[in-house]
Amino acid sequence: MAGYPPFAVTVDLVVLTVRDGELCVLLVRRGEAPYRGRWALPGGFVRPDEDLADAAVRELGEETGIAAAGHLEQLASYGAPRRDPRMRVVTVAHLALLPDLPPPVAGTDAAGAEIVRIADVSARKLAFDHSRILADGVERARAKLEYTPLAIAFCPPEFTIAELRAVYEAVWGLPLDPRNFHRKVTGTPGFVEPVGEATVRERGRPAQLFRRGAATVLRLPILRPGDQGQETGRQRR
Amino acid sequence: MAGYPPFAVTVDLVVLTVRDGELCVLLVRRGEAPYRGRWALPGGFVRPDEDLADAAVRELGEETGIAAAGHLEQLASYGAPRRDPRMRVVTVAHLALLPDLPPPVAGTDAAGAEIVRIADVSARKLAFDHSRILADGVERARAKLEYTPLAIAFCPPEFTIAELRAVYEAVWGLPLDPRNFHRKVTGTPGFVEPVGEATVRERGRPAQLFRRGAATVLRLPILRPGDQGQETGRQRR
DNA sequence: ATAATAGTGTCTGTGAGACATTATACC
DNA sequence: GGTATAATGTCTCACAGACACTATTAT
Repeated sequence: MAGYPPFAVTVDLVVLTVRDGELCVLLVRRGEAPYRGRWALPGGFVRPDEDLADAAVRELGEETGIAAAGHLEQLASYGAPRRDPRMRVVTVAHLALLPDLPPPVAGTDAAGAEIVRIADVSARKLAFDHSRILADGVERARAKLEYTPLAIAFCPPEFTIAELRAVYEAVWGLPLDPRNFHRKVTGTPGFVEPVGEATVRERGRPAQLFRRGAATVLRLPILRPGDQGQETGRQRR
Repeated sequence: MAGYPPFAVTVDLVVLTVRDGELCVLLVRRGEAPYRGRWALPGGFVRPDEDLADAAVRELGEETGIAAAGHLEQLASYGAPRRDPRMRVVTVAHLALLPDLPPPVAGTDAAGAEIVRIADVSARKLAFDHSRILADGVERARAKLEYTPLAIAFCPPEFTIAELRAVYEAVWGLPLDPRNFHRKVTGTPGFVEPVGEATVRERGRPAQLFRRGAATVLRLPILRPGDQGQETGRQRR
């Protein structure tokens, strides 16, 4: 056997949220070399006695002051030989979906933290291979909205159907029919549970409040209208 | 910053195939400590100048003599602090789907290699956390058959619809209606492409041969009949 | 002809997309 | 009443499931 080559292992976080109808990601400005001053995904080294998911939660808190609510899952690992100029680093990327956040606080290793619209990220060159990781995270989120109730992770504990629809529209960047959406969501068992209360709003009829249901997957997915696949010739009157 | 704790990084492989109508996995018998003599997933240490996917391909060849055809994708990473008694090891698990294989050859580090039916694996206690990794790989494969044409990875380059259906039935462990399946597969653009030739068989009408199409995802998934989700009350005449 | 496997056709209920109307609040 | 937002209803087509028949080979 070839022995045990030395590696460092990090976790990086794709933290997504919806703000003002736009899908956004949390970025930090690097305070140290390499890529000092560049924007990057939050993350850091895994500690010797720490599991990967625990490291992700810890780094999220340390670098941004966010207590992990919402959803956190492993995304993928990235370990190209020279992705970090210092040494051989394998990073285990995680995907976090959170309700709209208070402005993040720059942590120990970060010179700053900011929530940036996905559409605006391409203007910034992210450090390392973080552009690729971010793209993978966004695609994962978009895909998972189709067949899981994960969009609820972007919402506060109690939410309206219109708010949930706004999440889909923001993540997919597409308008959805409010009536069909309402029928689909309320008609899918386990997707949402009615709270019984209604919102108090400025204008218009108050909306019913819901909380998340017990389902973890959606039989009969919600399909993105203009999906990348071959068009099936469905009617478009 | 806390410095760079030393880790070892390995790749492990969940190699699935369909043999005699049963979903099977490739296991190796460990020839070295720890867990010497126990069955495990094939895998090994990532080399200093090697990307993760490259390591997976290399280990597959080294430990089993299999040249990677078919499909290979990253599954997930596992890094609990004491999952390997020797040292801190993070493993990046990969999922490989292959057509039925010639009997594997035990490689350098393995005392033996064997293709085992998934249903029979629970009788063997696998080394490390490999039972969990295997379960995750099987579930990934089962789920992906629904919304990708990945079942074709289990087939030789040219195959019949009945053979493809046998793959679904083996992986899901469920019978499928041959007529509805044929209609679905041939009616989904990009799923399969007709070769034009027909099989030469012992008995019965010869079957048309197909090869894989260009599609990578299936709009309108093939749903597992008795899925885990909430029943929708669909008619069952 | 018989057996065996391959492939096509029909019926029906459910679900999704397109679209209009009613309901409930505030001004 | 006017305005704004929430929620429900209707129609139609497509697709999936249940099911029966025809087609093509070998014996």
